[in-house]
Amino acid sequence: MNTAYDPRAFEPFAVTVDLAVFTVRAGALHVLLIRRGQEPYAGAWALPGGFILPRESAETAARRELAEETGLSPALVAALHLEQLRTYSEPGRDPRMRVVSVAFTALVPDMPEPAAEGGGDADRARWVPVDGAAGLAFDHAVILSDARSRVGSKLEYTCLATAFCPPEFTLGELQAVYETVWDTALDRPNFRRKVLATPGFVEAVPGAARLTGGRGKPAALYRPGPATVLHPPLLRPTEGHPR
Amino acid sequence: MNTAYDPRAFEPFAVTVDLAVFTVRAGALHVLLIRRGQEPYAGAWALPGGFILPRESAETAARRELAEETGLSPALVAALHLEQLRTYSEPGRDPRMRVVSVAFTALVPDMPEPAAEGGGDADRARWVPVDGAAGLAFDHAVILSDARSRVGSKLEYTCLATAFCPPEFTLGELQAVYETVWDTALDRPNFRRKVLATPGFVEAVPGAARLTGGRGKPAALYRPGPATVLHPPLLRPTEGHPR
DNA sequence: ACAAAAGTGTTAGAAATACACCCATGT
DNA sequence: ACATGGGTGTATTTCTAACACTTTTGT
Repeated sequence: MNTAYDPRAFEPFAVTVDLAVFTVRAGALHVLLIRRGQEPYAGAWALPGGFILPRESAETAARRELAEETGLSPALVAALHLEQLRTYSEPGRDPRMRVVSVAFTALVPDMPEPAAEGGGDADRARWVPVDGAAGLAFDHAVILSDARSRVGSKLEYTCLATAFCPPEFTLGELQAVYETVWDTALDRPNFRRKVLATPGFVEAVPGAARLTGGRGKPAALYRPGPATVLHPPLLRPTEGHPR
Repeated sequence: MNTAYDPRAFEPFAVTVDLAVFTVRAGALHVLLIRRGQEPYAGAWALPGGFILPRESAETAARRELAEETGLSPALVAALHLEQLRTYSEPGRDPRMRVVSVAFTALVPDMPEPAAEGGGDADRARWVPVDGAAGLAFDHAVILSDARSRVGSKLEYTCLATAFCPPEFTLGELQAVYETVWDTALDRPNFRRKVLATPGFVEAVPGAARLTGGRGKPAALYRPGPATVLHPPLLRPTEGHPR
């Protein structure tokens, strides 16, 4: 950034955002995909995204695109957990021109409707199980794969799992998030102790309880606490890591 | 990325890379800075970086800029640990025009000469202790601070510390890396056990030993091993994290 | 002999793990 | 009654933390 330059001397770069929006539904990790309406990759599934406008930051653009393409309420979009993943800049990743894309990961609780109607391109948006997502446009399969593994490791050492849960949730639901994302079973008593022993991870909602699945004992409700990091971390059981 | 567009309909974005290159020298974490020769921020210190060329990826650009601005040998630059940090895209971060910058973090062993001569802008490059780096150009203070904390946490759960060491190093040198970056003292026997107990973190160089600082018993030499993640992690002592 | 740095051993406490068991609710 | 899921207790093993001690070099 210290060399003399004339903006016009450089071929223009288009700068976009792409979003990997995850949710946990029905025991499987789902990602929000949009069916492309035009070439290239017309008819293929792609991550939602779009151009960064001249006066907005990448994060602002990401939230705007997400609201436009899903019809989610602005309040909800403003509140959800959004985090930069990384930037994809390989020449040729878009056949039309040079496109540099800042990718984001977002985590949302399970919505009543997959992609609400509303304006914009919402009608082409769908929740798709990540394991069933194949043949994505551009390099979106790579982005999705990077995002997925990042989410997996973030659950280990941050309190992010609550972002997948509704405002008030049971410890069973929280554990289901971990088990779904990691695809492992966890010991319930130990999970519970670990979570409760981490100050600020969750806060009990006094007195409240909820029937879960109609069956069984009603479960106590919790809210996300103020903590953001999990210390010590909650390591997934021997997942490939040789001990 | 699914809306119809004409490349020319969008104000051009300049896309650059910025590098936070760290090394450990004389018990302090240092960062490579360049003194700017022109406005804006003429005379101020800045992170090395520059424009991404039309046919290169951000990572390729980062390595090229690093070689150009420091005069480091291409082989060394090709081998060093380089990793995307994040992308900075706030409008107004460069007063001249819209500049989106992909920031990288690089770790290098302590060089004999700070910034070797060679061609390019190397004469304006200097190693500066990170704690003494103030008044950086643009938003580089933010980038540097983000990079610094990322390096700190990466030492906890990856084998990255060896990237600060020469090809063969003693466990004392490795421990000094941790102590310098974290700014804490570590118990030597426990550190040593932890490192040796992690398979693939370091490999003993058979028979080799080196006098360290002229005094004391010669230390055994080690090479970086094949492992990349540290499992279980090597947590820094209660660094702000309430237990 | 002494200082300095590497390297080994030991022990008390904390944490993770693997269970067995009890509680409240719907069918 | 019993299946289902929430919640508690406890013993075992493993890891961490702290520190005492030995070894090998230079001065």
